[in-house]
Amino acid sequence: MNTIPKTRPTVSCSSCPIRHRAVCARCDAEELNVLDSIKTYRSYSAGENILWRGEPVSFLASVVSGIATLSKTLEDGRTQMVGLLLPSDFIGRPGRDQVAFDVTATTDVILCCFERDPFERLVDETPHISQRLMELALDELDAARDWMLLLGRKTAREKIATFIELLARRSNTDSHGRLSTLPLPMTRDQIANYLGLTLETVSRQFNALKKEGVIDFSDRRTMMILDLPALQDATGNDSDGGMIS
Amino acid sequence: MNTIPKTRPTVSCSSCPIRHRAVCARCDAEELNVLDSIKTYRSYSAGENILWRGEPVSFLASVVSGIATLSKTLEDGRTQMVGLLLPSDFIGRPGRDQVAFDVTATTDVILCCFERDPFERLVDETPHISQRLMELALDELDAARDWMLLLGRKTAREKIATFIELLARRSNTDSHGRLSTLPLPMTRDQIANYLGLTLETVSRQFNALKKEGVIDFSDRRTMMILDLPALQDATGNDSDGGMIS
DNA sequence: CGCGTAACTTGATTCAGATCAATGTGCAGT
DNA sequence: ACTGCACATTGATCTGAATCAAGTTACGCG
Repeated sequence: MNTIPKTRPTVSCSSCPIRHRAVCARCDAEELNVLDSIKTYRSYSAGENILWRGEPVSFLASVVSGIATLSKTLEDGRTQMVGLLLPSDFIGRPGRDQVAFDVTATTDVILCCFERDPFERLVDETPHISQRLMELALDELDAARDWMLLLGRKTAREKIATFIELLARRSNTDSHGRLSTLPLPMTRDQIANYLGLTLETVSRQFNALKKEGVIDFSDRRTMMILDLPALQDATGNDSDGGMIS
Repeated sequence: MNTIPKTRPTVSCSSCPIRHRAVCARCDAEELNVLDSIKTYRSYSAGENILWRGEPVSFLASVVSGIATLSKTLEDGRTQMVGLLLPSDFIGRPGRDQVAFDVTATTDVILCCFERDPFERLVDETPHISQRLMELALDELDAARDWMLLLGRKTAREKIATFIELLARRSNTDSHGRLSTLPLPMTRDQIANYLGLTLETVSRQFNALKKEGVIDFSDRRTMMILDLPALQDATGNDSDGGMIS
């Protein structure tokens, strides 16, 4: 559990899978050289903790692969996830050396870590990097606000449907032949913590949607969407993202 | 309701009440001159809508005085507030001319509005302004995440206690002699939308705390905190923000 | 000054989801 | 192949907050 994360050989920025979406999206060759010189890869295995709330951290990082979660916990153990980190998402912020939540690897995760001091210097000197950082932060803020609507006002069924639809949109991003297979990256318990539910309710709602023929499971961690319109209907979201007729 | 907001004479930046906290916090005299030349004050009265979701907006703005809310609504009318704007908070973001939520004046509000194009030019040329914008965005993100924990996991009582404590911290910021009076800036219904509750539950929880002697009302919109420790206890938050013993 | 309406309180009842409690399933390790 | 454990399902019951339904308060306005 509390093993020291493995450092592993880095891949050159120029052939990095998240090259075009991460904080470095608009860097030129020279800037990539600087990044190459201050970065380290670290890998964490599923379930491992990446950062503890309040602990000082000496690096900032991009997620290269895998999924991590941000979560907050009340004294008595109730926990709520407050963010999901997917490849290209960023951890940490300039000028603050602590995080206000726990960061945990949900699947195996590889991070591209930058030492704080040289990275902050680079940010200060490079407007488009700080712009990109700003865009990433504002996207997270939008996501957080959508999540607040879900947590505060949606029913269990709507929460589950929204979650499945979100996964579908984010995984096989491209060329989806509708019925494609969708791996669930988390346990029922983690999904419950994400949605502000209990694991039993998550299980029941999954099975209700299955009985209705909206989704099906080939395995407890792998589902198929059989009826996408019905699923979207169940999310409680606007029928179609604001088309003007 | 849908009156055109009144334009009103601006105050010079150098004597502005939010001068030291808003986006312009670190501007020098010359930069303030630029801002003075592109800004307009607009005022909105309590209850009035400032921006509609999806509507294109030609300005960005700082709240000078008053309180505004950001809210999202499901088709069937369930609504959830996703942010509270207090003096010095910022509305809008560079590079995006729509907002993803409704913005409403809760009390009378005065905004300091900047035309989009010249403002964005100024941001591009002035690193410390974009830094400040980033800080403001990240503070909002922190607040949004605290709110997610509240919405997803706290009980009605904890929500109400947290809300009162938040108000207390943000109003008489300075020199509070504990028993000071605390004006509620919103109706029960608006508080309910903020906390993911119904207005009846808000009313009941207020009265429960009153019966217990934790708070008292001199008027339905003005309360006193009689027992701050008990109130903090009821929030469900860490006893004391992470003191290391 | 009373009238009307919006804001609020209070009570009775319902219900979605939590909680408590078995039971089932499937993979990791020996 | 068997054991153990973490994960998941399913059922019974409970409960906190929503909903439904009257009242009450109080402020703006003719």
